[in-house]
Amino acid sequence: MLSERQSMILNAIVDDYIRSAEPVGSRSISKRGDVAFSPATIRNEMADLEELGFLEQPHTSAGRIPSNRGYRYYVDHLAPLKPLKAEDLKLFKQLAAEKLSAVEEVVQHAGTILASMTNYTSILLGPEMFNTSLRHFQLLPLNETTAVAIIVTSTGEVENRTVSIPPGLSVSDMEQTVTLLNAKLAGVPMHKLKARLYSEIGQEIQRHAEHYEELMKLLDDSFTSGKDQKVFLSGTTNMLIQPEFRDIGKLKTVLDLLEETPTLTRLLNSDQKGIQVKIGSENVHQAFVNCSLITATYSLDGEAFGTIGILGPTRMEYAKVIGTLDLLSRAMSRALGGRYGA
Amino acid sequence: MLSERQSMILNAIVDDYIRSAEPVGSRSISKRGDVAFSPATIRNEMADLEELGFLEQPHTSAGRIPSNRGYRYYVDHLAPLKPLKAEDLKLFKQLAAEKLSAVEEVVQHAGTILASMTNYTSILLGPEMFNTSLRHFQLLPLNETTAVAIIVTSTGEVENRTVSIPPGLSVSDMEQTVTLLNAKLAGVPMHKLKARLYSEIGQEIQRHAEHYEELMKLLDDSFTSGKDQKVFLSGTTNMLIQPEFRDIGKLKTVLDLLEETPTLTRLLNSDQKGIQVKIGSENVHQAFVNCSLITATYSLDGEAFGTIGILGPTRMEYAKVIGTLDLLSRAMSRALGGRYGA
DNA sequence: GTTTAGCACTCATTTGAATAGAGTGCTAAC
DNA sequence: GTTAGCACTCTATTCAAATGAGTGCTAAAC
Repeated sequence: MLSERQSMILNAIVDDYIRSAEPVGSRSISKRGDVAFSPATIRNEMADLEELGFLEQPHTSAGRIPSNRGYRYYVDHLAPLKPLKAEDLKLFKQLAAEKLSAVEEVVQHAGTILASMTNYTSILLGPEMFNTSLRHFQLLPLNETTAVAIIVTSTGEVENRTVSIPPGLSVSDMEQTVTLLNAKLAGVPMHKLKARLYSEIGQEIQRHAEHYEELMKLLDDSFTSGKDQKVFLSGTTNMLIQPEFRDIGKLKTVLDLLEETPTLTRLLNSDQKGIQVKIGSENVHQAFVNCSLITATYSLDGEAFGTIGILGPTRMEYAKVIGTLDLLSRAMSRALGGRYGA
Repeated sequence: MLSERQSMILNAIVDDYIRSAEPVGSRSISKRGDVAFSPATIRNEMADLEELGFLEQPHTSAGRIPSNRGYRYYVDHLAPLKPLKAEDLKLFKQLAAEKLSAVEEVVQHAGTILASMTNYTSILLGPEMFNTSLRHFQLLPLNETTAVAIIVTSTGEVENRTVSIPPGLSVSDMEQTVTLLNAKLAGVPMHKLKARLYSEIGQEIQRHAEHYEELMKLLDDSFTSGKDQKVFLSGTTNMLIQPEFRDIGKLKTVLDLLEETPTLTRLLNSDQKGIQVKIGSENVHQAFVNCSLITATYSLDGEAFGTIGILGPTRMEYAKVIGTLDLLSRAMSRALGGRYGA
């Protein structure tokens, strides 16, 4: 689609612009050395590239900046995968070695590393429990009217919620029911719990216990996952130092969105595994028009999946970020996967 | 200490400056109506107030702005406690009525309300478990080497951490131990758990079980509270709209600090109950010299205590914020205290 | 003695014009 | 096909002048 020379020039412009955040002129490219043509020639090519939609010109007498399309071409065809620095690799190894017991700590830590290595904002989603299964269920009465329902998953995650006990329900009924549930539901995938509850357990309970309806209501409540996927942010203030967000208005739009965890969850979740790059207006959300979002997925014992992402200005160090995310997502899967001997 | 008239003038200046963020001149005060003197008279008093350290002058030909000391006097002697707007009161009632089951949800929600009502940044600390007691303890093996330790407190909070099982420890030993612990430790305050473990339970375990040391290590791990007090932030972007943080550098210092949860916990925690106001340099942390931090405490069933706070520029609507925090902290104590009938 | 009008003075901010400089597009020559 | 040269465009910088808000002081009025 683009000639060899056009590619080279586009590459040079994107590279320069990512470094400097200033429109790139024909002269400075000519001087770089890797494109050995005179400014005039380069100017001609630049005019063509602009016509094709890969470049933009802020005003007549300024250099060119890449358009979204230009970045896209750069990412798809040009961006050289930079090998990471040795010190960065060491951080990854540490992460894998640390054997942090709690999953949340691993994710949190990974987010911090990511933000400090890239100088952008990292957004991480805790593991999606969809694929995990039930390990243990328990109801612990606190007083006459309330109890804590505790659910432990096959990956060792613990979820709890407070439920109210229907008046008149006997303790023994409750205990019996819990025993029954553990016998019947252990190993059942989390997303099938409710269905099983109604299809199999229902009748059984009805035979043994009084207060059938109230009890079912209680159990239904218990199995209603209250928590959304947890969101971890790090390096949000890195946005401040980006010249494109000198404008407080734009900055606020983005930072405001970062406070909306449900929206973030939605934006980061995708069924696709692996690395994904969303450039500028490719992002569905209006607030991200000046941003690029790069995401990768990690897995937890091969069952639960989570997402790690980097948000930065469209003028982002794609090569570096993509490389980092790729390695880190693998490192995380390794750190989280090896937790249970097998 | 200050004459009637000086107080009036100081009050007027602080009021005006809080509204406008611009140095206040003698003329504009004279025109306000509540201080019926000519600009010249007011100028004389202002010069005195400056000499006393209550006012500052950015430069010779500008009006005056309050110094930290000026704000302090305003807060201690002048700030009129504004009654809240009816619509705000309604929000509080809603919070109390909602009966959100999880404590975290209540705290989170309160933070959101606080930030949106005040247009500042809210910082909330989840309940400090210091005063709660153990309700239930459980060890749930995940495989041969790891187990989940689950601790439920008297207020219904659930904590869990992953621990490793010492090789060779029999399942029955473990079960026996857990039963013993529940019998002996139920109702013991959380902060005394470890002491009791060593003083009372130790020998008992030594009699019954093998692997004494490993087992004690496991239990010690289980009782080591991993989580810090949880921090909830809301409205951090409200900092952006404050003119004093037009300077990105200052802004970044503050926002960076807001990402450091351990520091925040330290800054907000104090043994004192009730409302506290820290103005400008009264804050220990360097990053907060241009800020004021107002905090209040809430309680959870009278046992656990947490903190809610508002961070804003020193030029802050003290009256409104103090009033709001006072009411909200009560509303939270009510919402969280009434959870268990009795 | 207290208050106030009047006035000279200070200093940050605004305004506008001139200038500099970076970069382009086009034409003609190589 | 490539490049040197040049006129042209447009932003950013600089600098001086004007503006205006506000003060401090003095002397008069109350």
